[in-house]
Amino acid sequence: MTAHTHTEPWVERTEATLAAAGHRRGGARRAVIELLDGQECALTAVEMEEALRRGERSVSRASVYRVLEELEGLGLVQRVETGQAMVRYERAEREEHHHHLVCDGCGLVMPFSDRALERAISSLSRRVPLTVSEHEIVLHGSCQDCAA
Amino acid sequence: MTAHTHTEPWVERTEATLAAAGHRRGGARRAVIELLDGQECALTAVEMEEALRRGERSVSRASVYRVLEELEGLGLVQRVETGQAMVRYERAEREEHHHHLVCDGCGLVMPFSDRALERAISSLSRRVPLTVSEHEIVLHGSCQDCAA
DNA sequence: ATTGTTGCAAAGTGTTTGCACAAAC
DNA sequence: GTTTGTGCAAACACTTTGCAACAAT
Repeated sequence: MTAHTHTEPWVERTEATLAAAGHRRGGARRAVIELLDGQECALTAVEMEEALRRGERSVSRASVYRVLEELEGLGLVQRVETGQAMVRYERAEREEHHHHLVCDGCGLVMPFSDRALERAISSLSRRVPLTVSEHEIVLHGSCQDCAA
Repeated sequence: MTAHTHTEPWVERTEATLAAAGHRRGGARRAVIELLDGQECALTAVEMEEALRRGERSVSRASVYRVLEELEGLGLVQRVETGQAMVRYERAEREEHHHHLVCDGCGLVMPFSDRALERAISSLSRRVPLTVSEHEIVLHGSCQDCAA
């Protein structure tokens, strides 16, 4: 049921981390976790609620937000700011780190990754007056369809 | 009255662009423009309203938002997403391009710039399925005081 | 039985909008 | 005098929270 192809058991890491943090296993959280696991890129809370309602297990929006907040706090989910109205969320992977392209015309969000960019970031991170824990990069522009 | 040291007449470019777009000259917009011109880094709309109220010319929050929206649409102001509650805005410069460090502990926002990073970005921008017009980079972590 | 989890509805909060009046041209 | 700009208050939209019911341990 997991649509992505990478081999890391993110769901298992997530379940284990939650258990270690003393959480029980609820259906709503489980549904959100499985949905996130099947996504290739970031979703908004509203998109998740809709996808879940269309799917097997409806989850209230409040629960979606609560689960996301919890998972973000545990470092299992990553917040993505695309400059659009709503915040997006996606699995936090250790390998397979990616960033985002945003089409300002139609709102399309796509992942990308680039090793040279990561090297520049990590070199830079050492020279900056901040202990860097994360970084986020968003490229804005027009996708091929919008071609503005 | 402009606190920053660069030599580009951003205020003049802004006034000219607004005039060319058929705008009249209002006091509220003028005050916001001058405030932005004096800032080294991005502010939120609320911070701007407060600064203006303490200053010579109070401006309603609605006008702050309206002016920012207008200026952003004309490419004179740039939106900065720091992952904090509120969006920030700052002058859009052509040279002196910078990005942001955000302390997740205390909320401090600092500018930084790095030529190697910019090179990586522009090289990357050519190889991506998007006509890139802008990019935004935010490094998160702990500042020296928060030292988490 | 205890305690974490969930849904619903209500409350919050940053942002936008409607409208009347003031200001610029 | 006409049209744009502005302030105020109300409306909005996304997110969070209180609370009672529910489910996992």
